[in-house]
Amino acid sequence: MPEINKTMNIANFLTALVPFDQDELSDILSYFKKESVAKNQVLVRQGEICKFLYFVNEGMGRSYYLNENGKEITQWFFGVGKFMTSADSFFQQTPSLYYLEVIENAVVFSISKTDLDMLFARYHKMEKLGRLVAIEMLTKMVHKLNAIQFQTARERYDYMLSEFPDIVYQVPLGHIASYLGMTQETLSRIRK
Amino acid sequence: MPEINKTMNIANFLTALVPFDQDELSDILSYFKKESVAKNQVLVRQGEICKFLYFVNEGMGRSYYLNENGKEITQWFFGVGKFMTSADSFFQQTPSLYYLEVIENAVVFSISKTDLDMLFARYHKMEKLGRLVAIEMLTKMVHKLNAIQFQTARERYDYMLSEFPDIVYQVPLGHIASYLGMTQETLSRIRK
DNA sequence: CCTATTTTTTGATTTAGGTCAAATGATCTC
DNA sequence: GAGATCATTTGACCTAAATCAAAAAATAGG
Repeated sequence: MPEINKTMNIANFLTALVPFDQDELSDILSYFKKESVAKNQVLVRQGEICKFLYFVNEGMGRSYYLNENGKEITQWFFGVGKFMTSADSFFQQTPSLYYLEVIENAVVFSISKTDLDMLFARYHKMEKLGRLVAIEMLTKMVHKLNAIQFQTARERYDYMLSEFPDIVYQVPLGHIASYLGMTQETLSRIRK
Repeated sequence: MPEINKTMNIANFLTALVPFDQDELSDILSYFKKESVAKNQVLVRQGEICKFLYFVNEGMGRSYYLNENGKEITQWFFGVGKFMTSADSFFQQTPSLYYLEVIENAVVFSISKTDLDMLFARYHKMEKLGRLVAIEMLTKMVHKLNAIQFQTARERYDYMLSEFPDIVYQVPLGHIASYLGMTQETLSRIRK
């Protein structure tokens, strides 16, 4: 089993992307609230407007929606050291297409849309951070899209292993299968 | 046939997103170079590093790649009033996964990575614009991913009509089919 | 216009992966 | 530690869309 980073410090994460000085950093961090979230807790429901952005310090989250047959379809996984939110709901303040839930006991740092917008306005560097994070998410999304659109079920599983090497040890098969756009049965057969 | 916006003014586009004042705007615009690009001209080749971001003032572009059988797979369309580039190549300065080409005679405004980064650093508002544009692209990408991953061929075509209502009148069937992850034959049958 | 080329449509056949159903294996609780 | 619940695997069958092939329609160039 591979080595897994169990926690990620938000201050280190932020300064690695943009060189905040100490005053800025402590001001920014003062708007993030540390929270413990129990496994299976739902942070945002489909149809609600997502009010918070979460930084995953420890644990794992996922977004999913219910399809026409009521089946849960995983849309994304959020591991340690990532920002987690229902992106278009949060940024555009529109009803969320997804549920957001924590799938392992987790520690997150949350910040409201209002506070984040205020920080974007207050600090040019924070705005830059927002841009860099958005572009990173965009890049990941493009990679997933390529995998889903043009690859066979087996190749898609390989993509998953490269993009999220740890995840296969941590989350139920069904969640991974729906993330990859295939059935649980197909994924089970592939893994053999 | 629906009414199509034939041109989009870049100054209007920018100020609609962020309220630049006149001085800022004219400084920013001075780094964009207006160019006419003939139909079928390739702006970026697969494997090259994409050095420019283009704003489509008039015409239409697309990105595509060659799959293992040498078939062109359309990855995205860029209509009037959109920024066009090979996103991860441009932003991360890595080899492009895609070709970028113009599929109708076009007028674009181009800006180099260097100049754009300089403008991001010079103007907080420009950084904000970058963030907003990245998030818009991300949102669109999420919508496409949902369509591709979970919908039937017919539903994907409907998604296309809603996202790019004009495109079907302007581009060859094969480009649209590969964008939607289906064969030309399937798309042809669907359209009937 | 009239050929040449490209694009779209139609038809026959194949196949990857889905669906449905049931068996096996893990975990969780009292 | 015996049921009960949940997760995974296996098997039989089916279907949406791919592939292969060729005809028809549209477009372009001399």
